[in-house]
Amino acid sequence: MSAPAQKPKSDRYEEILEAAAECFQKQGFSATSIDTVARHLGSTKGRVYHYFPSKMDLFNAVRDRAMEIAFDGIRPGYDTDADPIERLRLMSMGHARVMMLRHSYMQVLLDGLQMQRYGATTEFQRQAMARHLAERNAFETMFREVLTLGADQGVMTIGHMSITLQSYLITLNGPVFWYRPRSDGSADNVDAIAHDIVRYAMRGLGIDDNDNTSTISTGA
Amino acid sequence: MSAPAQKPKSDRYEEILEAAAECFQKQGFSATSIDTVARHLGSTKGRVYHYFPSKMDLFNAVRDRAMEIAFDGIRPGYDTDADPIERLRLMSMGHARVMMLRHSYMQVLLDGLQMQRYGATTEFQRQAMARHLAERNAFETMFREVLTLGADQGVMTIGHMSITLQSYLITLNGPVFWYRPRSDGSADNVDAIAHDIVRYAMRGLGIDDNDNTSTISTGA
DNA sequence: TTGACAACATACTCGGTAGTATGTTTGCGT
DNA sequence: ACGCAAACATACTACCGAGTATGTTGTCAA
Repeated sequence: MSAPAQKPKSDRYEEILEAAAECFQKQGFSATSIDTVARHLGSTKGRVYHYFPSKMDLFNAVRDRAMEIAFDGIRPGYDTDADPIERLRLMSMGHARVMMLRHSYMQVLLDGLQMQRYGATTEFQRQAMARHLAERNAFETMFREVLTLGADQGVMTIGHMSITLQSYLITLNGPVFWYRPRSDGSADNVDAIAHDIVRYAMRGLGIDDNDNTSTISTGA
Repeated sequence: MSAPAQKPKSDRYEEILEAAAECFQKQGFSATSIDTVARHLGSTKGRVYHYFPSKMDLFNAVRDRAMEIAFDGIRPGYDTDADPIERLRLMSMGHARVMMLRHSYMQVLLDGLQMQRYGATTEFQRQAMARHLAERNAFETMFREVLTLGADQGVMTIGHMSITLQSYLITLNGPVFWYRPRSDGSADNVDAIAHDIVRYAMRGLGIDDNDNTSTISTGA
């Protein structure tokens, strides 16, 4: 009999992951206790520890999931058969959208990068960190490729690649720091904001569309 | 008799502030213990608690100092009697430089903004947070003013002011996330990096100098 | 029916940490 | 010389939080 193997590990697993993402996002790693996550689930520690052997493993799982989400956001654009500018635009829009729509996961992702700070204690943890840095690098490389293509074709102005790439990415990541999800999950505004951000970011590369309008609705 | 009132509160105070900034930067607020700061000073908790009544007060002091440093970085440019573009360039260069040269304080500053997350527990703490947000707002307003001037004069292209401002500032703040201070405190490279960042950021506003060179020395 | 296991909840241990209470030294005014 | 207070260090308390050990309930197969 074929088990319902569609769910990655069962819905419970997903529930905990989601709750953990929100807690880590709101309070950071250190300030978040397993009890906090459990309370957020309306349960107790037992349930969390039944699925995750340690707090660090839980965090790593959230981080890994966040990385998947980030990749999923840019891959359609990356795989598009188009010129570098259009590919970059699609990738950037996808990323900016994800930054807002999956806000919790994305903030945890950025926190996780800074978490070299917490010092990789165990050997296993060092491996997890190394793997994560490799993924982060792969993510950046996808953008770097398209930027290099654009520079070679003379359609993008890039000074120092490393600095420009970092500046470009941090601009797309910007919403993580100031965007707060709407109570009504309206995606329209998200698209408008993403559009503005991508336009600004791409102008930094010397790419300028003539669409100077902004469709952001300033609520009340 | 006039006491040596030059030192803000005595050198000891400054030492602790500096050590705390480095610890908070490396490990974040929650993961940093008072004992950690004390060990970093080669002393014990007693010394820290002699100058700061609580961990939160210590953090607030670091945060306030960081805010001062940030203001000092942009004020010369802001006060310059020049056109908006030149003022913005000076402000931006000053800010980008500070982001690298005072790396610890600046990272704590950004962490502190996200610290609404930790929930303002006491009434006093809520006031400190409110005051800090007001200062942050004043800081942003200095940039907003110059951007508005530039837009009015038609020398800057700004879509949605709020989004553009946030994108512009986060670009300048970028180094906080990837810059690591050199062992030799060489400032030359810092200037070159800042120059590249500011060029990218200002291009996003439609301001383009024709200086397409990058003088960053890629070590080894 | 029963045994066995998954899916938790409950009750603990134990190390770390904020904050406090209490020494101890040093310098300085008188 | 003496008192005294600043500037710490030391010792302690109280609590919280990660991890563990054990109990409880439902389900399902034989």
